Amino acid sequence: MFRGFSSVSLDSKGRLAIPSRFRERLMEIAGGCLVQTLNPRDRSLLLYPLPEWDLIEEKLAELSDFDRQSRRTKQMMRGYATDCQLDTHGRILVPAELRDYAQLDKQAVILGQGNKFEIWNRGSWEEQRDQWLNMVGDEEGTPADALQSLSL
Amino acid sequence: MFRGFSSVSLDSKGRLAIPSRFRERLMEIAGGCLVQTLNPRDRSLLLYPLPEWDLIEEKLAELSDFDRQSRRTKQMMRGYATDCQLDTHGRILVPAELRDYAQLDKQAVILGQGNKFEIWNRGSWEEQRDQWLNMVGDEEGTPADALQSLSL
DNA sequence: ACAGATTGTGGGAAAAAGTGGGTAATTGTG
DNA sequence: CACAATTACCCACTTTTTCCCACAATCTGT
Repeated sequence: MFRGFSSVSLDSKGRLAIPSRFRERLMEIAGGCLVQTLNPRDRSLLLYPLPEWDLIEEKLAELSDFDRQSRRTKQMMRGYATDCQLDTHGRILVPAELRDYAQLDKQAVILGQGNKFEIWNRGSWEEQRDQWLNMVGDEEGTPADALQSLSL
Repeated sequence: MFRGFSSVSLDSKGRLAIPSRFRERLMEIAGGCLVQTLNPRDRSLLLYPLPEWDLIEEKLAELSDFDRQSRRTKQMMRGYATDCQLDTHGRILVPAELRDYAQLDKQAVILGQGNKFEIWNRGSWEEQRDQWLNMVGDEEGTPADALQSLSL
């Protein structure tokens, strides 16, 4: 599973270097073939190794077309899903459409998240993190049941 | 189980020497492979032997993606989880991001905490400790039920 | 107290990774 | 079919990381 944080930069052509510690793994399980799409929950991107994306696509296919939110999610994730390949230096090209959506500029961040990666604008990510810290730090708040019992 | 307190120092490259009494144990159970991440409750870091982290990751994976707080917690803990290895002198490298989070400078403290370690800035730790001592001494405080029944 | 062993600390150098840009190939469009 | 725009490939340079070695401090047993 993928985990961990990396600062990355997009160059003027929209290329983004995948941290080297993930590359070997990606070549193994996906031959360097990846799928990126937008993250419907946040203004960020999701990056899947191809086999993982296939699983996601199956799940999406099962979503009801009659529930409005499900339909939109399906539409967005599939609609923006873009194949890409690691180039010889372990970089991928992020299409302009997706860069816009996630407001990516030079400074970006890539996060390992289990079976996938998230790609954020650096500033947005830090904002998100600080919000979370405040939420967790706030002793008054009532953590969800699942969290209550989570022993780290 | 790990226990006990040690003063440690970070050098200019962000390396931190794990106290030698833990090393043999860490090599045994994890081959020197560790995972560090941020501690959501305090401005400190958590350091797990890899097998212990895997258990945590399983628990995290089960958290709902539909509860906001759970989702963020998962995102943050996984997102910042960083693999590291003991070097030939029993040191680990603490990434800049995590150093910043825990405000680590030269003087740090490492605490054995059962299945894991906590790493603190020395000053923050002393502050925390004093606060806690005051709180416990204050008989007016209402301890949680679990604490009530805890026989030391 | 002393000598040897272990642990802690720092830093230099080689290797790897990240970054940027020029040029050729491909694709899409008029 | 020709042109423009986008994408892929290649090369060169910079920065970061990793590996290794050397020395200082501390501990241990005699």
